[in-house]
Amino acid sequence: MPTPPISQRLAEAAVALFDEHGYDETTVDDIAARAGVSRSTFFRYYRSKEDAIFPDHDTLLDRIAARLRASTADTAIVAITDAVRIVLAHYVDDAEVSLRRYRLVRKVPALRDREIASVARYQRLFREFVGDWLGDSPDAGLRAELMAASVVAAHNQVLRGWLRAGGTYDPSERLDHALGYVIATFRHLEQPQETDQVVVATFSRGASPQAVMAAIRQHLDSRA
Amino acid sequence: MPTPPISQRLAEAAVALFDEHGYDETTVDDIAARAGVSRSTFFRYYRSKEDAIFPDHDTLLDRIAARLRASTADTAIVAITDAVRIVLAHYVDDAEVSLRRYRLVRKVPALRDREIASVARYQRLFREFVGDWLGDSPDAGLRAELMAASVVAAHNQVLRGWLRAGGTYDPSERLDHALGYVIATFRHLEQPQETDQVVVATFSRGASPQAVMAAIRQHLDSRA
DNA sequence: CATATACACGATACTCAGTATCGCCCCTCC
DNA sequence: GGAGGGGCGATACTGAGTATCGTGTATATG
Repeated sequence: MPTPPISQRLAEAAVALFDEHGYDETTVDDIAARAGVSRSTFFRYYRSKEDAIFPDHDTLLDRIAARLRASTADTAIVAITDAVRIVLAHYVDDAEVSLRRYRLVRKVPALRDREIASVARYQRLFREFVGDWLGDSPDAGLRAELMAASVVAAHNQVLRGWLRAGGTYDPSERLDHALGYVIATFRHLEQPQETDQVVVATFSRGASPQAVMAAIRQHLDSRA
Repeated sequence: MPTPPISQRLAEAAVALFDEHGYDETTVDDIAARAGVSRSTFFRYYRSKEDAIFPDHDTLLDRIAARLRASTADTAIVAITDAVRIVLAHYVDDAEVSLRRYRLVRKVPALRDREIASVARYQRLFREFVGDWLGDSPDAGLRAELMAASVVAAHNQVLRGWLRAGGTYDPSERLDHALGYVIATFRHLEQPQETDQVVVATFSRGASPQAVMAAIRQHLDSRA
């Protein structure tokens, strides 16, 4: 008989019990019992009770870091966009889990704080990457901080909207729109890109931000 | 004999013990004993062990909210600037306490998360205010999120720099500079475009004006 | 086949944060 | 002087998280 791995059984038991009886009312003993293991085993798989709900931030952070590290300053915008897309896709791919967790996190302050702390880790990652990218240009530290905060805020705004709507649509376009907004916001303050190419692009007044950004991105990609 | 109030004695005892023996190694009993009160009394004044280090976020949040609420949409930028100044001044005025707390928070993950969660409350406050201010204009939610995140990020960047430097200078100018950066960034985006077209062009840094003009003329010709 | 070894799990005991409750003492007001 | 209320101490309890030991099981090695 194919028994799922213990870590998964524990996570499912935790979510189920939190849903049924609430977070504070559920003890680690309850979770372990429901998963058919001992309390000791729970703490072997999860460092804390909260961890049973957030099992994947570490791996996701690793993936983001890898994507950013694989990029150079030239392709920074593409790398950031990709990285944020990876994060959002991670939520969307597991919509059911994301929604259940969202409902839970909204209710329990301890989990809310934990979620916020996790978000800060992403922001820090982006900040360090953008900081390296900007080098020692004037205000590099400030700009890195602002860009990282904006990118993360844009992602969170799109994600929260999607979660509040019950995960009923594909948020990709909204994410691209939001990221385009962020990039456009900072672009006018940045130095011109170093390039061997000359690109002149004109758009009609009614051109959507997506269209503009797509053209820019295509240009940046083509340089690699 | 003028004995300081119990809450203050507790806070001082907590900071002193955290400094001397570390956060995890200090129990609430130790803090209470050093302050000359019982453990019960400690929890009467502070909801948790962490609270003894962050005694003032609630009152500060109230002051910020009051300042923002006293403003209309017309004076929103001034209100936000003032509010952020109030927060920074609160740290600067108690430089010694701020610095000790900063050193402590950097070392203890639990305190770090708590600090981050507190920052999120400020960001939420700004977001709600900016959201009301923007009304139901297009992308109001996204823009409110981005502006709030940027304002808070700017403040934190300035504050962290000041703390890392040991609180040895007046960070007011740096804050104004950072806020000016944020405001300029968003003002640029808020202004409606007056031209019929949006032009996006990148050139190599050393491109001569002739080369630029030639490229543009070539593009324009090719459209005809 | 027998024994050694490594590992995963259970069991137990402990510390300490946080909660609840009771009783006492002192202060104030009637 | 008596009654009530609030601040404080004392006690007991729950539950998270840690440390440690024993035990069974599987794999390797003789």
